[in-house]
Amino acid sequence: MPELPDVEVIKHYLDSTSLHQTIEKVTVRNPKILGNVSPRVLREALTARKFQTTRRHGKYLLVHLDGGSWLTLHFGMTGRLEYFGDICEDPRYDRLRIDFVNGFHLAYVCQRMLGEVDLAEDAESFIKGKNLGPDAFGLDFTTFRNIIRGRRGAIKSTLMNQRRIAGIGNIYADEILFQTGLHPNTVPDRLDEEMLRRLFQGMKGVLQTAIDHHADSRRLPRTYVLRQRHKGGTCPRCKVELRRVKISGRTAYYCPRCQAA
DNA sequence: AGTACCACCTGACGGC
DNA sequence: TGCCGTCAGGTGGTAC
Repeated sequence: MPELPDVEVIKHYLDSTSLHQTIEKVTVRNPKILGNVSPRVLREALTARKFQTTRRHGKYLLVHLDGGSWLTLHFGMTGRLEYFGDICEDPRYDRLRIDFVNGFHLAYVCQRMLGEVDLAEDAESFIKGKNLGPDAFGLDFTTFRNIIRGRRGAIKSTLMNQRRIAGIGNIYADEILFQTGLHPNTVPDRLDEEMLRRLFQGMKGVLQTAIDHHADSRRLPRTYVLRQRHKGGTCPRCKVELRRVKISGRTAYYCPRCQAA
């Protein structure tokens, strides 16, 4: 699930629940979700510390500890955070649990185990080490144009390529292309300035709207194709049945009438 | 440079 | 009911 808007929502969630509280204990319930850090090192880095601030880059959430280092969270396809008071509420698929001195708990929940938790010395070098491009939400038009221009593959692949632009995944790439009226297989090379600008504004608009609605697909505007992402789904604009096609191994949904090839 | 395929995991769903 | 293939919004590696 978690693409940029989802991670932004998770960031707000962590900010409003877990900042400035002393960590009492850390339980790694499944060490496979850890990147390069061992359970012991992670425990030592977090225990008796506090989360000071957070930042997001693409689909990564970075949590700054008062000790100086950063806890890095990636949510894979099924990851999320859950904050709760009663230990009996510890959710299923809890892979890592942080107990605060105040008696509350923060769980990193990840059913499919495709996420990753790690420790980094520095946020910038972490982002560089992951080869992430600029964050889709902080991007200016000139940078965007330089990234898109000259690409010879499908536009959707470029939008989803985290090395080029960080934060957009399969779902929101489809939505951005729908809102812009572009076919997912469009070759970026051929886009003129006008279309590039529309695509840029479409990207910003979709991300902002999704964040405003807590990245909850049920709350998104009816003009959004995202809610129709299922077999038999129809175009919210012209009502024609959506098409499905594989692009770089992922399923793309698009409207054959509204999204010109 | 771009794509196709596989792997990593767990679970839901439809067909037989 | 049970088995099996397919699919699912993540990334990374390989071969072409």
